[in-house]
Amino acid sequence: MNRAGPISPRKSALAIRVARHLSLDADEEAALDMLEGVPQKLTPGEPLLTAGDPVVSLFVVQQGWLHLSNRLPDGTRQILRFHYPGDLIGTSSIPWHHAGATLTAVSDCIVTPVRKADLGRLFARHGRIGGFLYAMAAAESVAMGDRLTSVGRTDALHRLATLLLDIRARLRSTAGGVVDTIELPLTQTDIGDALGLTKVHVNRTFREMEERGMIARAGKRVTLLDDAALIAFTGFVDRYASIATDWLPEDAGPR
Amino acid sequence: MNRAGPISPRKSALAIRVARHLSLDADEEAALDMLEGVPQKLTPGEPLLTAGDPVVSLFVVQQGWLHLSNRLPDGTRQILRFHYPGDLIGTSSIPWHHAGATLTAVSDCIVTPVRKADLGRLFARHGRIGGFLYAMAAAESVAMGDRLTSVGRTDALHRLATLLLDIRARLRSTAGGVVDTIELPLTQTDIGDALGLTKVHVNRTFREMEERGMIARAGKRVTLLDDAALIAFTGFVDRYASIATDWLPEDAGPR
DNA sequence: CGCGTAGTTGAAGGACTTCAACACGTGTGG
DNA sequence: CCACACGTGTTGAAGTCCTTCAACTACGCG
Repeated sequence: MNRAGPISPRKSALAIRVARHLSLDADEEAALDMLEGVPQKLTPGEPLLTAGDPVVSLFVVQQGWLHLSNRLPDGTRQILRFHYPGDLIGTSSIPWHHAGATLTAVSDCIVTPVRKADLGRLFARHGRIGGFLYAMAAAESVAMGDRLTSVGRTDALHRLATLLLDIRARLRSTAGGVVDTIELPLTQTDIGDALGLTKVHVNRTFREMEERGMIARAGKRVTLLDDAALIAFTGFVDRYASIATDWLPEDAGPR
Repeated sequence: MNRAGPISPRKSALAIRVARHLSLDADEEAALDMLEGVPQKLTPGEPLLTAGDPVVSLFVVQQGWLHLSNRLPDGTRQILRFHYPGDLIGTSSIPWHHAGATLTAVSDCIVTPVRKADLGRLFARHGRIGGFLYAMAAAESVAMGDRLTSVGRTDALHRLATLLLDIRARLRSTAGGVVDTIELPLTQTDIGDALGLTKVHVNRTFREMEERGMIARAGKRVTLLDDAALIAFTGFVDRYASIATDWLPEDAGPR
C-alpha cells in the first residue's frame, strides 16, 4: 500500500489537489500519502477496468487522459466523461463489487491504485477529506449533467464546441496556465462516442467550425479562435474552476 | 436545525436509508437525527432551487418526486434525473455557493433542509456516513451515465422503455413491494425533456409501445406488460437495487 | 512498399422535429 | 350553469439534421 519510494518520489496529483483546497494537518497529510499503491503505466487504448469486472481498487490519475464509457449490446459505445491528472477514478464501482462502466486510457497514462477498504478508512478517520472528495464528485456530476444537456438538447455544432471548451477548461485547471491550442489524443470516432454522433458527422462538424472561423486545425491540434464568441455561442460554464470547501469545518478537530 | 417535534415525529427517509445499509452506533444515529430542519411542503411544478440561486441548504426528500433540470438560453430544458424519498438533493450546489441546476417538484412533496455547514460537520465527525453518501452519489452518477448512454446512443423506443424501467425500479426500492403499474405524475413534455425528445415524438412512441404490446395505458397510469422482454430489449440494469458498504469500516471507531 | 487505421467526401435514406390543427378534461368567471 | 381559457394529449404532413453506405485519401509503421 505504500508508494514505491524510488519510482515516484513526487506527491500524488490527488494529494496536491486536496491540499490546494483544504489546509491539512499532519495526520491528514500522512493519511493521503499512505493512500495510494504502486504506480502503473497504461498505453493509449489500454483498458484499466471493464464494466462488470470485480473491483477492489480505485485509481488516481497521475498523468495522461482516460475516458469512462458504456457499451451497448449492439456494440455502440457512449463515452461518459474524460479524466485528467488528480481525478479519483473507478468511483462507479464503489456502490457495488463490480465495475459499473469501463475505463480506458486515451493517451499514455500513469495511475496509482487506491484500495477500496483504504478509501473507507480515509472516509471514517479523515472525514474532511471525504467531504472534499464528495464535493469533487458533485462537481463531476454537474459536468456530466451539462454533457447530457448538450447531447439531449443541442445540435452537433453546439455539442462539439462545448466539448472543446470543456476539454480546454480541464487542461487549464491541471496545466495551470492559459491554453488555447489543444493537442487532441482523441480520434473523431471517440469524439462522436462522447457526443452521441457518428464519426462522419463529427468530421463534417469540424469542417463547419473551421469554415465559420470558430477554430483552426492542424492535424490533431485544434485552436479555439474566439473565446468570447464560443462561450456566448454555447453558454458554456466552467465547472472545474473552483471547488468550495467552506462548508467543511476549518480543521479536523479532535479524533 | 432541529426537527420540529410535533410536526414530524417520524424518522427521516434519509436516516432510514442509511440505517438500512450501515449499522449505526448511538452517536451516529443522534447526528443523523439532528441533521435536518423543519419539513417544507411543495406543490407540483413548484421550484425548490433555481440554477444560479445562492444556496446554504441541501434537502432530503421525505415524500413525492422532484426533478433536476438545466435550461438553455433558447428556453429548451433537459431533465437530468428524478429524485425520490430518501434522496439527498441539491448536491449540485456543494462545490459552489450557487445552485448548479434547478430542482422542481413533480408531485406534492415534503422535503427537509440540511444546512451545508451541518453536512460538513457530519462528514468530519461521522465519516462512515459520509462514505455512504459518497457511495449513494456514485450510484446516482452511474444511473445518470446510463441515461446519457440512452440519450446519446439509442432511439426513442429504447429511451422511453429504459426510462419506464428506471422509474419503476426507483419506486420499487422506495415503496418496498413489487410494482408493475406506474402512476406517472409527469407530462409528456417532461418525459421528452428527460429523454431529449419532443413531446410530439414522446406521444408517438407511447403509441408504438402500446401497439407492440410492451405497455398498457389508462390515463396517467402505465403498466409494463412483459418485464423480461422489456429488460432484454433495453439491456436495463437496476442501479438502485443495492449499495455496498463493506468497503467502509465495520464501526465508527474511536473519536 | 504495403497494410491498417484515421480522416474525408458524396449521395441517399431515415428518425425525429416542426408546424398546425383538433380533442379532451378541468377549473374559473360571467 | 354554461362559456371559455388553458394545459395536456393526439394526429397528420412537410422538412431537417443526422445516419448509413460507399468510396477514396492521408498518414504512420512494419
